[in-house]
Amino acid sequence: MEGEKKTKGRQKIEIKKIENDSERQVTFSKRKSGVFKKASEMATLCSKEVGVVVFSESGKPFSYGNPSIESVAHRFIQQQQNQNQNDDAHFMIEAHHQERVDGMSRMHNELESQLEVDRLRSKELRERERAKASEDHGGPGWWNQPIEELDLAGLKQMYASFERLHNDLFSYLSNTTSAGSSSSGGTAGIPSALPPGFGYGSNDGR
Amino acid sequence: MEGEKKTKGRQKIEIKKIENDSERQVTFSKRKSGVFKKASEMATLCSKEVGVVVFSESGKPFSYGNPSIESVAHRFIQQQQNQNQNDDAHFMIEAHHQERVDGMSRMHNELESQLEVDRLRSKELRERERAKASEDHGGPGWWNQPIEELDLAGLKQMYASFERLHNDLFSYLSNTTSAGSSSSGGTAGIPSALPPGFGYGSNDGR
DNA sequence: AACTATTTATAAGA
DNA sequence: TTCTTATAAATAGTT
Repeated sequence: MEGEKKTKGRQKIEIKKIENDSERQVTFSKRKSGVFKKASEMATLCSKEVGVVVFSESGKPFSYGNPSIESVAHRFIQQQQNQNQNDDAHFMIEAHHQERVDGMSRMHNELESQLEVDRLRSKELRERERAKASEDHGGPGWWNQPIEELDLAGLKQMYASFERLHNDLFSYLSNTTSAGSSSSGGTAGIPSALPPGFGYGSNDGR
Repeated sequence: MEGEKKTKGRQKIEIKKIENDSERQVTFSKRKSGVFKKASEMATLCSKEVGVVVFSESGKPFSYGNPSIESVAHRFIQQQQNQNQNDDAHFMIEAHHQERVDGMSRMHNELESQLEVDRLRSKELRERERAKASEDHGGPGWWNQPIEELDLAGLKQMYASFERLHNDLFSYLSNTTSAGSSSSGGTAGIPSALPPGFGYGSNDGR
C-alpha cells in the first residue's frame, strides 16, 4: 500500500552522549564528515582560514584545514600567545622575571626617548599583577621558564612572541603619531586554560 | 492569492567564494555558528575532543573547543611535533631558509648546548656557519631583515636584543613602579602597521 | 554503504 | 543584527 513508509526517516534525538558503542561510532563518523564538509564550504565561500580537529575514541586525530591544519593551528597558537601583544614587553619582563639588572641599551634608549615611556609605565602596573600569577603556575612555557631550561617548543613560542613584539615596536617607533585603535582580536571565545595571567575572553561555542 | 510566497526560501548556491562583501560577511557569521553548533553536538554525542578555529576577514580568531580549544590545539600540536620530532628541531632554521649561521651571544651558546644544535646542523649548514660567521656581524640587523630571511644568526641577534631589552626594561621598571592602580581603558596601544619587510599580518582593523 | 522520512540548516528577504 | 519563510542539506533509523 502507498501509505507504507519504508523507514521512520530521520528522528529527532536528544543531544547527549550516545551510550551504545557502535551507534556512537557510526554517528561520530557521519557527523565528522558533516562538520568537515561544513568547514570546507565555509572556507570556500568566505575564503577564510579554517581548522577543525577531532579526536576519535582511540585518540586518533582527524583534521580538516584550509589552507592546512598546521597553518591554522600554528597561527592560532601564536595568536593565543600574543594575545597581549601590546604589552609584550612587560609580559616578557615580568613573566620571565629575571633579577638581573643591566645598563641601558640601545633598545632601551630608543624606547625611553621615543616610546612614550610614561604610557608604557602605566600599563606596567597591570602587567605586574598578571605576571605574579604566572609565577605560581610552574607549567611549561618559555614565559615562566629559566632560559637555561627552554626547550624547542618554548623556543618556538618565544620566537612567535618576539616576532610580534618586533612588529609592534617597530611600527610604534616609526609611527609615533597615531590614533591608537588596535586592541587585537578579542576572540569571541577562548576559555582560559593557559598560563595564569593570560586571561582571554570566554565563549561557549553555542 | 494563496500562491504568493513570502520568500524564495533557501536557495541552492554554488560553493565558491562569495564576492559580495556584506553577503559574505553574513554567510560567514551564519555558517560559523552552524559549524560550531555541529562541533558542539558531536562533542556531546560522542564525547570526543573537538576543536574548531576560524579566522574572520579581519584576522580575528573565533574558536570552539571541547573541553577547550587550547587543550585540543595543544594536543594536536604536540602530536604533530611528536610525529616528526626530528624536523621539529629544524623549525626556525627551515622556516627561515637557513642561510647563515653565526656564533655570538650567550643565547647562542645556550642554544647550542641545550638544544642539541649539533643534531640540527647538517654538514652543509656547518660549513656555511664558519664561512659567514664574520660577515654576519656587520650585516644588517635582524630587525631590518624580512622575516623570511631570518636565520639562526638573526635569531640569535634578535634574542640578544630582546634580552637586553628585557633587562633594561626590568631595571627601568624596577625603579619606577610602585603598585596599585588599574584601569580598564581599551588597549590603547602600539599600532600595528607592519614594518617594511616584515610580512606578518597581525593588524587588520576589525 | 544505501535508502528515505524527517529534522535541521540556511539563503533570501524583511 | 535578528526574525521569518521556503527550500536545500544533513542525518537517524533501517535495510
